[in-house]
Amino acid sequence: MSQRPRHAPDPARRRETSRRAILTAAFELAGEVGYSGLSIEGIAARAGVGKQTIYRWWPSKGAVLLDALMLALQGEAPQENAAPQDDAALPDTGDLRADLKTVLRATVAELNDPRFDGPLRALAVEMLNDPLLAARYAEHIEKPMRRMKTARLHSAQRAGELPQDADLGLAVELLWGTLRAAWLERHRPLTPAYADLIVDTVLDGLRAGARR
Amino acid sequence: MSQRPRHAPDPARRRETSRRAILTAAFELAGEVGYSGLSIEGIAARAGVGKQTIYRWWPSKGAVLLDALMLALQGEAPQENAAPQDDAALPDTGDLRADLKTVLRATVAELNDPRFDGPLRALAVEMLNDPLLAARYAEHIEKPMRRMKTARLHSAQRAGELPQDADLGLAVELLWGTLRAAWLERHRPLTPAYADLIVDTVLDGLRAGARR
Amino acid sequence: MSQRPRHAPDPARRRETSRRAILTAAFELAGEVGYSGLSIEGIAARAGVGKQTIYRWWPSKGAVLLDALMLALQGEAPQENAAPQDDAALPDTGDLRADLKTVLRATVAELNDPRFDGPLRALAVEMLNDPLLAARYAEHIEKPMRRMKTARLHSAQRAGELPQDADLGLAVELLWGTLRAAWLERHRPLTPAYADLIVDTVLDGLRAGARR
Amino acid sequence: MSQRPRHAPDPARRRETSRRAILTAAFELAGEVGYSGLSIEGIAARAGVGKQTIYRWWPSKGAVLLDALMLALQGEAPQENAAPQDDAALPDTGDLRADLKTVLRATVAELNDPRFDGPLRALAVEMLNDPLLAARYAEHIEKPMRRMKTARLHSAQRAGELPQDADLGLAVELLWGTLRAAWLERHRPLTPAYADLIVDTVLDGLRAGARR
DNA sequence: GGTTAATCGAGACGGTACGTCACGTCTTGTT
DNA sequence: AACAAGACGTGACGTACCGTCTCGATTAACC
Repeated sequence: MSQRPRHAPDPARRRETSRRAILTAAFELAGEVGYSGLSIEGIAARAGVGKQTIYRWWPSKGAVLLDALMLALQGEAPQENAAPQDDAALPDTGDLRADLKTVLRATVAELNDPRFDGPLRALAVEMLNDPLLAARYAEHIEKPMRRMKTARLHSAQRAGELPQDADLGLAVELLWGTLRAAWLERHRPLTPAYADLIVDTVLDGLRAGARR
Repeated sequence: MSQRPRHAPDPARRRETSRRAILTAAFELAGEVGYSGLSIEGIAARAGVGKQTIYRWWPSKGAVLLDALMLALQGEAPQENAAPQDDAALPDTGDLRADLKTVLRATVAELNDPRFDGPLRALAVEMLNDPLLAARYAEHIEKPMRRMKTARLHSAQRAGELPQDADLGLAVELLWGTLRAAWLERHRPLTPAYADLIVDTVLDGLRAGARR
Repeated sequence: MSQRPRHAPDPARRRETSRRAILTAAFELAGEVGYSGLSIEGIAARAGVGKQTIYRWWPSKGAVLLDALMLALQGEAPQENAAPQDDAALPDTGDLRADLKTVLRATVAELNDPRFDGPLRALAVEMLNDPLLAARYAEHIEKPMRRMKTARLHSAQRAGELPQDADLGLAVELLWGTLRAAWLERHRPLTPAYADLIVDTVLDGLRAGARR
Repeated sequence: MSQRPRHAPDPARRRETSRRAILTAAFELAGEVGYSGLSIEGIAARAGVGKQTIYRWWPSKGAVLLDALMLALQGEAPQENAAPQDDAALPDTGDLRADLKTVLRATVAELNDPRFDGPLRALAVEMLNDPLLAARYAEHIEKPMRRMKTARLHSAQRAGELPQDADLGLAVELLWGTLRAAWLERHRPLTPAYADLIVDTVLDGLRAGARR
């Protein structure tokens, strides 16, 4: 069931310093040279590490990048057995509209952070080519985040702020997905006002006479 | 005397058969081997063409792909001086909701077409790495399409189906962008029902008590 | 207090089973994969031994091979303090020509033995690249053999079968060296007749009218 | 019959400057770093050439080395259709003994030339591992040389200086082979006196009473 | 209709990165 | 302390494509 690849390396013998050096180098290089300029060879050189040490522990360039981002974002790479921040939750003041604006504005700020732009784009591109990487990302980042988001919407549903039959998954896609697409495809500058606009429009809809 | 600069090929002498062979090969290969397996050498070999013939007429692999897709979709690559289907328009029966569902269902059908999935994905990836290509795409495909979409929404606005102050650009992003993201990132199977759901949710919003 | 320098292993604690396994593996692998395919990693893996155990006791791949051959040939690897077969001698029937043919035919048989061909070639190649190994080989194999050969020739000299001023060293090179070169460079099939021919030609010379 | 490997490159398009640069670099590096330090990568770097350009035209490192030596020795690499110096011949003054000494002394001088020692050794080692290379060497160098040598001995045979039934091939091996072995395995310093000694001993034999 | 110049196919070239292999050193338990 | 195991930094391997650059051999426009 939990079948390992041939000659699986022993994680207990793994050298932590090399792991950190690799992830740091990958993160920095992704920011400096972008996705298309990122290479395993470059990461190994910058990290002062043999290429084999990368190939030993990661199945692909994208997997390195994912761990690098998780290290940079959360201060730690995903642990197989450790649930990542189960206690984290979105703010819940009782006012869904205000809370969503707060959160989407924070997302805007994060996506505008020049340190994360390069690595995040590189990871996004990698995931389009690599379903396994996308699955890993979904497992470790997408799913927990989506759970938090859905939880907040569900709370609003219970409070009567959202209809009982609302499709909360689609709501997440409309709110955050639209923001993410605007960032990824650069067709809009990301501003707090844009975040607010998304929230208002998604909550109120486009129907004539809708009041905000 | 009026000597052409060294690297300005003469379009009049261009060999049409080679052009078609290249675009066809690019389209087919993108479908067969995906983005990461697509190479200029592969296209040239499959097309029975010298590499230089590609480099002479296209600035990048992505540009070839774009033309290949336009040839496949519209039966013709973009002409610099020809306005692309100015007369095309979205259906306008007076019922915005129904018209949008019709159009989004058609989009679902197109994105589900296995012939287009590979090339479209490949182009999407290329555009993330190549702003010039993205600009070219925007110019020749995105903008005309967006104009059509916005025109339909504007018509609805005039008919009182949408509020005067609605942000039609955002509306387009919510409607089609969400669908495109679901396709590109594969987090939902694309079905007509999903298209309908998007239309309803975006038109009506998420507020409690929203009428559908 | 009387602390041993860090890298001076204690021969008393050496594990004999590992030593044998290493030498056996080296000998077999040299026969199977040839010189260019022979690797320390391969030897260690086949012997079920850590690489360090090889590096601890032998200075180079060639040194392992040398010991492996001595184990296979003489049943024992060279001991630093043990004189190697001092009592061994070439046959001395009083007929130099006959005795030399006997010995060279035996050499032919040994070189034709498929079990030894691979390892011997591998060792020969190693020695060309590694003067220290060549010296070690000379010390433990070449010199004792040469002493035996020279002794037999010297005996013939005393018996009047060879002139007093004959260069016995050169004689050894002409007799055995020519045979060895024919084997190593494969420019002749090694047959007993060839051995006889060498003996006759070297003893009699090429001059016209030479008696055989 | 004359089947080429898949996708055989077109010799007409070959760049002569690159060929020379590669052969020169290989020759120099073989002298500087020896066989074990010689690498395709090193040759390519020193020659300012892509590795593929080497792999395109030569099947192995040894083949490069062979051509490099032929360029250095004869001023030209082997041409498929050109017979290499058919007119060349060993001196023939009518005195075999003197002529052989002249030639072997010249060989001594060549083998002692520090420029050739490294490359020649490297080639010798390569040939032991690579029968195809050895065959190529035999074809282009060994055979022509051997023909010249045999011709001189045959001439002596006709002149009555050698017996009619002498094995001229073995004679060549005894004369030059012994010299070459002494050089390759370094068991003797190569001096003109040693050359003379070989000639005298091989011509006269070791028999008691042989007069010179 | 013959001339001529640009495009064409083909592919060699100097490079960069790939993913693998073995090197010799080192580190971590086990015997 | 030697051992089996194997991770590590290093560097060469042989391959795939990159984008540039020659080569004749077609073309196709212009004389």
